[in-house]
Amino acid sequence: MMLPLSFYTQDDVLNVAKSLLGYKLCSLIDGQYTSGYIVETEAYAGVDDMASHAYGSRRTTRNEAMYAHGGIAYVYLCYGIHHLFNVVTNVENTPHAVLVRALQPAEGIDIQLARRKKQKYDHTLCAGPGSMSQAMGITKAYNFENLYNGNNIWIEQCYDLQPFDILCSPRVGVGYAGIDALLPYRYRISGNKYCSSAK
DNA sequence: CAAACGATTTTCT
DNA sequence: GAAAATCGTTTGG
Repeated sequence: MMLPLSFYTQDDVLNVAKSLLGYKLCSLIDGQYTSGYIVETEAYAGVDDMASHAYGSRRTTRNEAMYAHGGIAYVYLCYGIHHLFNVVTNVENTPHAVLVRALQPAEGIDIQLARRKKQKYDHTLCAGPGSMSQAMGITKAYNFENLYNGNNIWIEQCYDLQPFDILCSPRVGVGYAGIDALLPYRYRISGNKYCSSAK
């Protein structure tokens, strides 16, 4: 079933990031249904996290969605090329978010291949936040998208995957974040080959 | 208004 | 392993 608002508004963003592993991210975009199991996430813990866009209460047009209440999407363009999909958590004006970094493709794989302009299905189809968004059809047009009562993007609680261990490690690409770059806020399903490559 | 940069990916050597 | 691709956002003059 689709995750309810109460899941997203819970207080601990680290717990949300861990809980999302194994759940199914679904999109119905341009009339095309695709989905995949979430196998890798990163938590961004608001105003005290130097790696977060909201560090020091920084509030701009780009990161405005982080300040909304939990349960909506924060999508922004990175390196001019990649659309990165985040799940906003916690309550209004507490800018916590979870970056979805990789999926194990589930349904609509032919559609995902076409969006990625790939010929063959392999473990890289949804490995990495940019690739994952592209395969699911997610762009920054879906910034502020409602996820708990949404028509285009939503997440379903499910137990389709075998029981798994969670691997914690430092986040990717946040070397500028000083001491906070060392925080183990990246979570992966142990041994899952669909995860993005580590740095 | 100009300049620098980034929560990345792909390709080339 | 190194570097290019590529552009909206942010910052500084």
